Amino acid sequence: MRPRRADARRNYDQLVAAAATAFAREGADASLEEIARQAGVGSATLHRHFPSRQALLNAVFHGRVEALCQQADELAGSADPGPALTTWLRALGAYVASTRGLASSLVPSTDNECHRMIVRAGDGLVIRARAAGAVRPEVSIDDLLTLVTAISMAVEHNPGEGGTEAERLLGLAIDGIHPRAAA
Amino acid sequence: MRPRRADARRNYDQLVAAAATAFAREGADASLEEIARQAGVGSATLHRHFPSRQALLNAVFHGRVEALCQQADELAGSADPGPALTTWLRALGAYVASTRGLASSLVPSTDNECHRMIVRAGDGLVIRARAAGAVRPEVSIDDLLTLVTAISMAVEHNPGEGGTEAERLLGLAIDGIHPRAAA
DNA sequence: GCAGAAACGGGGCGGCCCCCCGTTTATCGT
DNA sequence: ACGATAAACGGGGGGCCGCCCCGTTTCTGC
Repeated sequence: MRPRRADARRNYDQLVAAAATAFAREGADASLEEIARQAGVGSATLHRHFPSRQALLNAVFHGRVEALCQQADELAGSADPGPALTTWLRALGAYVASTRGLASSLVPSTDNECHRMIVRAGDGLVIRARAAGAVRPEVSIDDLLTLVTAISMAVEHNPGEGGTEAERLLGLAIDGIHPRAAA
Repeated sequence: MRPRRADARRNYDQLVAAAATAFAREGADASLEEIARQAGVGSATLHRHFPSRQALLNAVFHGRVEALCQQADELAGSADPGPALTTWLRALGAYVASTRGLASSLVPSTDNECHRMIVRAGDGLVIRARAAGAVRPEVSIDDLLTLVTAISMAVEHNPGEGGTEAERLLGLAIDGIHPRAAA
């Protein structure tokens, strides 16, 4: 994935770094030209290394997604599949909501490696939770991931501090809006 | 709101009509220039009548939002505030998910009349449901509206038929992901 | 050190949003 | 009926963007 020539590798890394700060500051639809400018390369170089915005998002967030997957794998060994799933979901939601642009990197798409990774990791938790009777049979990892990303994106470009709001909304979606809290 | 001069009224109406089909086909981020072109007017005319994209969205969806508000008012007279709220929420979700671009017209914003209308109508249902103990005290109409629009937007630009998917996801958010279905 | 491959980036193209301002058109009072 | 005036129109330009062509520069393996 990373280029072989030294100068190309350097540009690649500078682009990813510039993109990381740009996405953090302006969201996933930051200007690609500005990212190239900040990285000190021509825009053509950016497009050569990253044919699509999605590819750049993947490169930026690959590491963080890997960490989330690892957390899922650890929780998969838990004795209580139900709480394991909800714990992971809340952690995922909190992290995604607090990391601008990450949500856009988790929506399904043809060349979206991050999405595939998360699905693969989370599916294990969902299957175990389902087998334990802790979630409804028709609930899939895609459903849950869609909920998490949808909530994050909705809160993302809203006023100021949306992190706590995202957590509350995800809590509603997990336990339902009715009072019989199963917390 | 609608202009006084006859030619201006005609252009206004043609713009709204063209915008309706454009939003339906391409979503809320359809090209404004293309809408003006389809309406047979210059782009300046579009921007004079509708200073922002939001203003155009409002004009297009005002009628449908009004209908949803009326439905809420009718349900507010129901004897069972809990089911009244969930019934309205599902109807809202189904309608928003099946009407491309509508979701974008319901996100909070400074000049968003549609959002205010829906909030006002839905708040009555939420207050009554809360008083009846049918929803948790901390749940607000803003929370619910955010969930509905977030789910709709997430499903909206996904592959093909997302309507049923949106209904299922909203069902999850209302009743929770756990099996103790309160239908 | 050199040849060839690999990478670079200036600059052009088309599209978009937004707005200025000279021109056209509807309206209203007479 | 018609002319004056205000209202509305829209071509076209500016700025920004994503994308890509292709002549030039730079690295690397022998």
